[in-house]
Amino acid sequence: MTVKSEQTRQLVAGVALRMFREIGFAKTTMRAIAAEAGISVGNAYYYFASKDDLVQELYLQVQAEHAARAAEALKDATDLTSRLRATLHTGLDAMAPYHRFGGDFIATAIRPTSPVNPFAAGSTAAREASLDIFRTAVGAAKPPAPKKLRSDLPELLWLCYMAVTLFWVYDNSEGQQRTRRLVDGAVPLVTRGLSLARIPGVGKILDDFLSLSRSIRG
Amino acid sequence: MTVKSEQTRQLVAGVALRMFREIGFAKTTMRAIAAEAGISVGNAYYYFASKDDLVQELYLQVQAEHAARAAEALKDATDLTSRLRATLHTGLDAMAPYHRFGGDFIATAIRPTSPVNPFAAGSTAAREASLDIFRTAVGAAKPPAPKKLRSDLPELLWLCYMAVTLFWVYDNSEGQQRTRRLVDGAVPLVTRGLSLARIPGVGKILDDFLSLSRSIRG
DNA sequence: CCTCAAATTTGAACGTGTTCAAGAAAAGTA
DNA sequence: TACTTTTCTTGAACACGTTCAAATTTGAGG
Repeated sequence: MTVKSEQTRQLVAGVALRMFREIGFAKTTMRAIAAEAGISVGNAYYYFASKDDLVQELYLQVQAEHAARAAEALKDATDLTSRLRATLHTGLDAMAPYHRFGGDFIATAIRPTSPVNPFAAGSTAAREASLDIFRTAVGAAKPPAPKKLRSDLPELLWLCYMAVTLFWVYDNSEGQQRTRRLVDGAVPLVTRGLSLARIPGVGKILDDFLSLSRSIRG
Repeated sequence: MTVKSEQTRQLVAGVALRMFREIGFAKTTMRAIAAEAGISVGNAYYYFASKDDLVQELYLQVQAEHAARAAEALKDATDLTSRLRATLHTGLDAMAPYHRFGGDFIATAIRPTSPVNPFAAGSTAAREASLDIFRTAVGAAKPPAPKKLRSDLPELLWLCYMAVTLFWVYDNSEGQQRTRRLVDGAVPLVTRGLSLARIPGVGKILDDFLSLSRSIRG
């Protein structure tokens, strides 16, 4: 029964994500999704345990889109600066269609108890996939990143990516160009500033951030 | 009729905040608040337009508590580092009773459309009061902060305070000691790093953050 | 083809935040 | 005091996310 079942699942996810884009998160009620998909409310819940789970689905699809775009863009970027810039910009590209829904998305995702929280166990798959993009960006860079940082850098950059996302949600400039400018301006500073991590105090702070980020995942 | 009216308002706010502390945000339903206060649901809504507005009330009270504690602690702190540290620690002290409720609080507050959003117009009073604490911390510091930064520094530090709050929400270490350590570690770095703002690139990034933060307030 | 257990689907029901027409109480006016 | 206006209070009602017992459909084994 996997075929029909998977069809229904895809139908619900497809309808929901389209409605998220077109009419926003609040107006996309579970009843509206069910009606649009031609099924009952309870049936939608058979496939997605909560409305948050549909956000999780969105998170997965956006992340897959990001991975595809990043892989393409990283082909002709060798130094860390341009690789990082390409990674962040393609990430913004992938999120773009959902910008109007960003506030609700982040409100859902930031709650520590939410399955959608990018630090939580329920998001392990999506987070690891997202982290892999940064691992690739850092790992294949020439010249290579400083040895001392190499293992933690992808994770730190991923945290920066989360911060950029937060900035992006609040950015109402046309096409979120302000976030683009922030990325363009901040990336060279970050890559040039990597040497700062050698300062003992800075390193300790970074360690704190990393271990907190890890401990949240429980 | 201002007296009785104000009494009722205080009653609702008091009951709500106590219930937030004692049983958490989700279990503190509007019906439960009304029942506990001995009034009708609609009457609670006469004084607070939404449950979020009660969170706003909490924000105001926490901020007042912060102001009081900071004023006391800043009495015997002269250099910027210790003044900043005192300001951040007293902020954490004021929030402490509500830590278990932090996730819900931040999920409410981070939504750009929420009246509780610390960047939004509805929070102007609370935000300005909070900013004033940082203005005092910076303004009376000896030796004084670099001229170039003096006008923007309180706002930047307030943004750091928001970031620390975010960290604190996710911090489940005993008594949130990890956040305390973060503050102790990060503050000297920040004060020592102030000279970095002279680097043109860094200055531009900071400007971007500030103007975004300002533009959100509409 | 028939049987039956598992997978899928239904729709009514619950508790939630919120709204609102209606009424009660207080304050203002004479 | 008697009337009017404003402020305050009520409780039923709405749409929402979510749950669940029951009904239906499906596929495997005979």
